[in-house]
Amino acid sequence: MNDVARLAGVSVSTVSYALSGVRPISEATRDRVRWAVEQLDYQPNLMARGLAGQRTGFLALLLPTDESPADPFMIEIIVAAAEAARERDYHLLLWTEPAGESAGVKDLMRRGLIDGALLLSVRLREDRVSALRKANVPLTLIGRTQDPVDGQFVDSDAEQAAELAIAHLCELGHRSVAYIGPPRSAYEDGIGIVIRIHDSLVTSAEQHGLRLTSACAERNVAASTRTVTDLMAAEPDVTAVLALDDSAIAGVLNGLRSIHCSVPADVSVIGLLVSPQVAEMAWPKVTTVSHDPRDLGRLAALAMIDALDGASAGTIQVLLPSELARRSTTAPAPVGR
Amino acid sequence: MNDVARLAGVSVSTVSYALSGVRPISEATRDRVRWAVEQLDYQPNLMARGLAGQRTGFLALLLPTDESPADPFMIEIIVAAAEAARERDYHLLLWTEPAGESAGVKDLMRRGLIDGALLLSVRLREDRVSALRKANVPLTLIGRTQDPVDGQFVDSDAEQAAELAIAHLCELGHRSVAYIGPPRSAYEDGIGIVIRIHDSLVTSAEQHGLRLTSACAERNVAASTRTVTDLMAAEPDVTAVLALDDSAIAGVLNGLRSIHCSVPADVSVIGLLVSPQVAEMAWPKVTTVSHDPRDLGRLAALAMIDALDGASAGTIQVLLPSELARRSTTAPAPVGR
DNA sequence: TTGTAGGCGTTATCAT
DNA sequence: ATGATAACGCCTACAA
Repeated sequence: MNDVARLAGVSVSTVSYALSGVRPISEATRDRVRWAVEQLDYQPNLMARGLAGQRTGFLALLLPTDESPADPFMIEIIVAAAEAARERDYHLLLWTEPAGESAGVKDLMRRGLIDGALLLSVRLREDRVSALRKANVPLTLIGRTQDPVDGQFVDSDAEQAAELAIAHLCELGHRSVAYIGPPRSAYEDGIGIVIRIHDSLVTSAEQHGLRLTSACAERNVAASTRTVTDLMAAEPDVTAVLALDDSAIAGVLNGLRSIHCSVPADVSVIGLLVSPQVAEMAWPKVTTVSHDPRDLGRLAALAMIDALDGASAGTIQVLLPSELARRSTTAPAPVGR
Repeated sequence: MNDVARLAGVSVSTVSYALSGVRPISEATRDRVRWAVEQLDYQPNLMARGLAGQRTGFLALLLPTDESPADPFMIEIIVAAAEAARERDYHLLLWTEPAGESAGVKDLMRRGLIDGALLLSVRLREDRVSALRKANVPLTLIGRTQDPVDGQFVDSDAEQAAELAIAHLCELGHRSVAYIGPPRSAYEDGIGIVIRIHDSLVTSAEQHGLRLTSACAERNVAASTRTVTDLMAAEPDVTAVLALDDSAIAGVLNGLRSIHCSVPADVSVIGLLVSPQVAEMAWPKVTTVSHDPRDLGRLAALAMIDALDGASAGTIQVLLPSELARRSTTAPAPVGR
C-alpha cells in the first residue's frame, strides 16, 4: 500500500480511504489511486486489515459433528453460504463441534478471528445460542429456536410447507395419508424444523379433514423401506405418503415397489424439504414441496453480513416459503379403494 | 498479552517465547506465565500473529463448483480435513471456484490470507496445479495428476483397489463381470481416480482371465438403473457388477431388482470407493472395496501442515490402500449359467 | 535466561 | 479533500 501511495503521489491514508470509500475523495485522486493499484496489481493484506480495523472478514459456520453426516440438502446450504460470503468479501470457516457445544466458536471470537457465526441444525432449545450471545458473538441461525423473538434467523416455513402439501393431496382426492418422519431421536433432540413440520402436518390434516398417520424411520434405506411397508400393511386405506428429508426418499419408493404399490397410480409420494438434486435423482422423480436449499445458506450469510456492516434495518428474520414441484410421484387418489 | 506480561512480571517477549517455546525459558518464568495466562484466560489474537509471523494459520480447500454437488464421500473428506486442521491450530476455509480456475486462491495467498491450499477432484492434467505452483502457493492434492513426481498428494490406490475387487470376484468363481463407471464426461475431464480405476480394472481382469464389460452412467438413479439393465440384457453371462462412487449404488441395485436378478444369489455387486455411510444405507448392504474417506482429508491436511511447519522429511506422497468390506451383495457365482 | 525496540500493513484519529 | 501518525497485538532480531 506504501508502494501504491508513492506511485500515485498521495499518502497511504488517502489510498486507504480511496479504496474503502469511507470519506470523500476527489475524482482525480481516486483515479490516480485506482491506476496505481492496477499497475502494481495491489491486493490489501487481510491480516493487517483485520488487526487494525473492526472486521476480520471471517464467518464461522458451526456444523454439529455427532449427527448423521450432512446430506445433499445441507451441503448445498453450506456451499451457498460460502459463495454468498465471498461475494461480499467475507470468508467462511468450516467449524465442527459436538451438537451442544460452542466453546470453540467463542474462542474464535476472542482470538479476534471471526466477526460472527452461522448456526446449523438449530434445536428448539439451544444452549449454543444463549452461550454465544452471552459471549457477544453475532449470530444468525439457519433454523429457529422455540421462541426466536430477538435473534436473526433464516428458516423454512414449516407451516406453509405442510399446508401446501396437505392441500395438494386433498385436491387430488386423497383422504388418508401417511407421514414418514426422521428418527425419534430427532424429535427428542428438539430439532426445530422436524417438530414444526410434524405439528403443522397434524394441524393442516385436521383442518382438511384428512386422516394422518405418522411414523419414524432411521436415516437409511432398509429402515425407511421397512417402515413404509409396515405402515401400508397396518393402514391399507393410505393412498399417499409424505416423507421428510433426502434420507427417506429412496426407502419409501423402494418399499412401495416391494409390496407392488405402483407410484403414483396406487400411492402418491411427496418429499418435504428435499433437495432438487435428490428429487431428480430418484426414480420416478419425486414431487416435492420444498425450496432451494441454497437460499437458506445464502440468505443467512447475507443477513449476517448486513448486520455486521450495519446495512440492515434491524433484526433479519426470514421464513422461506416452499413451492410445489410436480414431478412424477403424485396423481389423483385411486377410485374404489 | 500486555496484561499477561504485567501480571507475570515479565516482558511481552518473554510471554511470547514462553508460549511459542522458540527459545529456552526457565521453568519458574514459564510457570508464572502459564499461571497468568490461566488467570486472564488469555487467547492470542490470530490476526496479529498472522501479520507479524510467517504463518496465518489458514488453509483453503478448493472445491470445484461446476461438478455434480458433493456426495457423502467428499463431504467426509472435507469435514475430516477441517477437523485435522483444527487439531493443529489451523483453520480451513471453504473456497469454491469453477473447475479449471484458481485465480481466487492465488489472490487469497497474495492477500496474505492463507498458508497453502488443498485441491479436490484432481484431474490428470491440471492447469490449477501449475498455476498455483507458479504463484508459490503450497499445495497438497487430494488425488493425483498424471505424473505427480514433485508435488504432495494423498490419493486412493486405484490399482490396489481394482486388483482387490477383481481378485475377490475371481475367487468367488465369477468369470464375466461388468463395470458401471461414472459419466463419460468424467473421463473426458480427465479426473484422475476415474481413469486410473478403469485402467486398473482392465489390467487386473486381463491378468485374472476375467471378461470385463464397461459402461458409463450419469449420476442419477434412472440412468444407472437403465445402464445396468441394458448391460445385463446385452451380456447375459455377467454374474457380477462393479460400481464406482456413491452415486451408482442405488441405481444398480434397483436395476437388478427390476429384472428379477437376485442380489447376491444371481449377481454379485461390489462398490468401489463408496463411503461406508452409503454402503450401509443401501439395501441390501453393499460389499465394498474402499477405505475411510476421512483418511483422505485428514492426511492431506496433516501433510500440508507438516510441510508448512517444516516438520516433514520432504515431499509427502501417500497412496491409501482399500480394504474389502464384505457385506451382503457378494456370493459365489451361480453354477450352471 | 531475559528485556528492548522495530516492524508487519492496515485503519482511525487528528490536524491542516 | 488530504496528510501525518498513532494504534492494532504479536514476532523476532539485537542487546544485555
